[in-house]
Amino acid sequence: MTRQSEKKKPASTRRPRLSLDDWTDAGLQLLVTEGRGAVKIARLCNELGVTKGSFYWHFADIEELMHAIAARYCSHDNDTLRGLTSIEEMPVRDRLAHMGATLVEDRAWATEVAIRDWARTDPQVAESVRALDQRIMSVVENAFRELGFDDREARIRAGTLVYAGIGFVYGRDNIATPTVDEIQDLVAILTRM
Amino acid sequence: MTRQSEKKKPASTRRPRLSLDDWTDAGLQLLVTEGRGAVKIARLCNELGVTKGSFYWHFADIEELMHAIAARYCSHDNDTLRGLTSIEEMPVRDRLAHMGATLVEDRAWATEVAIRDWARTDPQVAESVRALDQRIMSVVENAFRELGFDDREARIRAGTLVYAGIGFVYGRDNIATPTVDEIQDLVAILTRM
DNA sequence: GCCTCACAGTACCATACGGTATGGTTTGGA
DNA sequence: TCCAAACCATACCGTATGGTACTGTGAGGC
Repeated sequence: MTRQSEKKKPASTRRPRLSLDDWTDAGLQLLVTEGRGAVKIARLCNELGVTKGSFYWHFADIEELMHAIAARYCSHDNDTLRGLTSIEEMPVRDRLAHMGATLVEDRAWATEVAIRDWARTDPQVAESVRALDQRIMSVVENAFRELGFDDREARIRAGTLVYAGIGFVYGRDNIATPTVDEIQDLVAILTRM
Repeated sequence: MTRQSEKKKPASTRRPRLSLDDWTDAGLQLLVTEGRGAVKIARLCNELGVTKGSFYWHFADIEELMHAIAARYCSHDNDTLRGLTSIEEMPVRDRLAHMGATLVEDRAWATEVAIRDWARTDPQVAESVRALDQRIMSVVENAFRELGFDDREARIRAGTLVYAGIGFVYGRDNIATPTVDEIQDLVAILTRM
């Protein structure tokens, strides 16, 4: 979240002049709060206080905006992705618990949900999401293998956790959110041989 | 699925005359295959081989169609709901395995996904989905309690399964689908005290 | 045989949206 | 100081979409 960072004139007149990132941010936010169907050029112009002349200066068309949004999701500004590589460097026994804690504590999962349902109608986005899921799966699966489980056992246990993670992102508004304690107990259950 | 049921003239001329259900079915199908954004009146008319005159005879506006679709999802034509009550009558030890098997074997989850992302932008639909999730959760939780787990343990284990179920519905295209065998092993792991 | 009503067709309107063309303004640098 | 590029406003177009009004049409009851 590097919103409106380096500005040449920090506090001058009323025209901040938009950058490509400003548009991408605004688009992503709309996508998150109101779904893919709400991402309209006119709407964004309103929100940003400019007109279409500005939009078409930065983007060739709407597709390009959507690509920019998708690109940001895939880039390593993406917290999920960044957290993942840092987790791989932790000792095995801490990894799962840490992932679970991150999952429950972070409240920014609305973005994840928005991107994922956008993926339903956009093959490219779908591919990105799939890559992420597989990445997560392999991290968790490796953890179980390092803990001494054979391939099949690792797959079962890892699949459970990963699917539960995905399910949590979607369903946390519908059923109770587990506490960090409860998650640790769950990890204990699944790592017991 | 009671598609084009009782008809006065089973096989006569080329004008079947549409019923309200025909429209609802077609709308639901579009919603499932191409998302909420694809449910347009003109599109439906094309698919059904009629014109808007027909649509506006059956529905006051587009909202009414969407309500009809939502209503159908909530009704007990809904397979998920129907299966749930029948599961509660099974012996405890079979319930979880049976639910898991249903989850993996049934390939009609596209409907579920479509409705769920529609729910993101429609409060009424969201409420229906939440009710369903809570219903499922309580069934699973009860099973664990009947198996002798205390409240906390039951909640942890049930939450895992339910969240994993939801996650599977969304993510089964991204990571490997578990086999029925593997699910039974998982249930064994989680029901072991 | 005629009337009615359920159902559908045709024509039309207003709006919203993506997109283009063009001209105006601001900013940094030679 | 002046230019050129970056940035934005205004006006306009074509199409898609929801919606309305009015006109058929065919089957069943009287």
